[in-house]
Amino acid sequence: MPSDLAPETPAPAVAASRPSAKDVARLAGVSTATVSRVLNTPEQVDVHTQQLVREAVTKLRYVPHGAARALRSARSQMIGAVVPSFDYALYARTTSAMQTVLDAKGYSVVLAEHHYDLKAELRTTEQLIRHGVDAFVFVGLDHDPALFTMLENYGRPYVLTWGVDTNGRHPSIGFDNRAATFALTRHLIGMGHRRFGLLSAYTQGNDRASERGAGVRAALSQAGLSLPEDCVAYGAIDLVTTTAMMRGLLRLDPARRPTAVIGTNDIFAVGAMLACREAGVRIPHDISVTGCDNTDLGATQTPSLTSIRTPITEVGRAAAEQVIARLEGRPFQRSMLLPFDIVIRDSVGPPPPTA
Amino acid sequence: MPSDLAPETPAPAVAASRPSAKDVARLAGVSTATVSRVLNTPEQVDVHTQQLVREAVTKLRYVPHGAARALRSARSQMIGAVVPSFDYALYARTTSAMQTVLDAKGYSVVLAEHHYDLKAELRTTEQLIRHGVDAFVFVGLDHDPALFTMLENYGRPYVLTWGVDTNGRHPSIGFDNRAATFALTRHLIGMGHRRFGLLSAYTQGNDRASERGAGVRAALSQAGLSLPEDCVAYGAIDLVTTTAMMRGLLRLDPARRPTAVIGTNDIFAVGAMLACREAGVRIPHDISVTGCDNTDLGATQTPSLTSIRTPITEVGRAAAEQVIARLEGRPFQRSMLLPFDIVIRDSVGPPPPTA
DNA sequence: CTGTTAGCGCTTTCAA
DNA sequence: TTGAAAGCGCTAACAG
Repeated sequence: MPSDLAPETPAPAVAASRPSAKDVARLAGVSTATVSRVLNTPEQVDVHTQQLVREAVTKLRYVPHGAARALRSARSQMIGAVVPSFDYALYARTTSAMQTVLDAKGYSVVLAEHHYDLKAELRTTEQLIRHGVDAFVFVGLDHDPALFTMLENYGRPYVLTWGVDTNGRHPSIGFDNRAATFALTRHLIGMGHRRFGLLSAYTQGNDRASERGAGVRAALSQAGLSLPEDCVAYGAIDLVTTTAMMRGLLRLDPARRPTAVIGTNDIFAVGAMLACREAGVRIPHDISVTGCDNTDLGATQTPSLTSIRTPITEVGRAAAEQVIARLEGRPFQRSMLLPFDIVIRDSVGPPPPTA
Repeated sequence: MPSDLAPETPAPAVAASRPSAKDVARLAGVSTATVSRVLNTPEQVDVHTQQLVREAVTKLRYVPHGAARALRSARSQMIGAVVPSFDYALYARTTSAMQTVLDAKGYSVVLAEHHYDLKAELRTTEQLIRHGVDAFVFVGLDHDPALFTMLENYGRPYVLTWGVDTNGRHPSIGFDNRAATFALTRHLIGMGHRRFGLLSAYTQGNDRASERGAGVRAALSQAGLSLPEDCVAYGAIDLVTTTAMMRGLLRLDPARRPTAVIGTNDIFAVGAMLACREAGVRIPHDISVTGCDNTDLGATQTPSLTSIRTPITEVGRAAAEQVIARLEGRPFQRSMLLPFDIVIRDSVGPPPPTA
């Protein structure tokens, strides 16, 4: 039922003339330089003059022109947050936390998605730099090398998040993705599992996925277990795909089929649960399933999903604080490793006795 | 295990001098005006000159200075998308669709959350206007009246989404929230339900919630049914709250307790499911539950949640297209009403025979 | 088709 | 403590 309203020619779109610093200066009986000082470095201005200017500002509802300020002072008060995707609220919670901190300090957050495409990330970031964004927060450690060159060329500070750059080349705030899945895999091994499956995001340009996969492999090889190639599947992060990936694993010969399936995040794990549900495979009786990032999506499944609580809001807060410190020329902690917790729920149990 | 890395004093943060139009002009042997024309109105420039300029642009990796351009031309190529929240991927999917369209046309999307606070929305929007954002997309029809005054004062085009402004005062692209829950409620009545519960978002400043509630009430009163006040609960949109709300309904005298509970979105419905699960109340045998917006969260529950597929990505796409058309002075369709579908799944059934 | 010129609104020397 | 004046990088009006 699309509307039958007729198309409409555009309104004149004339920007009403907004008050300028000149208007404020005239009303307050001072120069525009003083108006600027009152707003930016009030300590340099006589209190009485300040009063006058502030009254004029309020009366005229004056708001400084951001572009003019950015042009002149080379600082826009805008922070870019460039994330893979807002689907499934994985990264959204990090940016939400960032925004809260930055808003309070008078910065605006410019959000952009790149849909797991590092070339798109590069292009988007260039766009944002051109628009005058002062500093950046990125997700993950894997990026196009040209990204860092560009940031350096334009003198834009940045922080990587959701991981910690162990060789210290880049400022980073995150957690140990490999240790997280390592610990979880050890838990499953401890329960008696010997045959594992791994459902992973594409690892190309996604260090969270590759590190998480590496954690699983490390724990298995430490226990003398192998991860057969046909028990591993890679795919996009959406439930349709992840469910199809698990269907593939379920087609394996029952004698070889994994008794425990690990997803590199909750979306893979929930996809696995859906595939099991439709195939009549019982969780955790027949197969145990685990995820990562502890989303509501996983926690509310039946059975509830065992996962890893990664400190994704803490990461956002800390990243925002680092960026502010750097822009304001204060000391800052370049790297931060935050802790995770394993959240054991009902989707894991011992392997079936027949296995 | 916070890192023990020592704090660090900031890097000099000197912005490397980027190439300007002057540099390009010199290299190409033309004036800066011609450089500008090649980039903005190439049809006014000789093809050979264009070639020269483009080569210089590429060689110097020249990117126009956004703030300078914005200052001079009063257009920044930035579109503001102001949404209530990115939690639960409700609005994120709309903005994601917008971004895809706008990116392709060379616009950047500036995203902001207001957490269901219309005063915060007003402040955020003012910030964005000050930063030179050209046009806006908002969610919902309810806003602070000062918002519209401000947009008009500054000559900023805008579109409202997720609803259609029936009196036509504002451009809007959305769907009929009231009709959606009306249809769903009729379906439940048709199955024999007579006692209903409603779990709603706060209706203050949230027309989606109030319209959806109104749709439920309209269908009930048309059928001669009432909705007792103690069968209605209002709360914030998060699972902890929505689960607690449902616990309240479950404490009612069984003879009065609703046999069907309608959530104004899937988060309320899933909260209801969680409360039922912990209380041993069977869905749909003892109570039927429905949601709205057809999220993965609801669709993957056990039993799967009956919901309403609202065209939230289509809305994003259409909003982006309207905004582009307006900024580029082309005709546009001011309002658009898009269709919804009811998605019947396993969370609804006839009321229990005892009721 | 192209160059010259003026100036968007602000901040920041420099002088007073 | 304040004002005058310059100019950030770009685009648009006007000439040629």
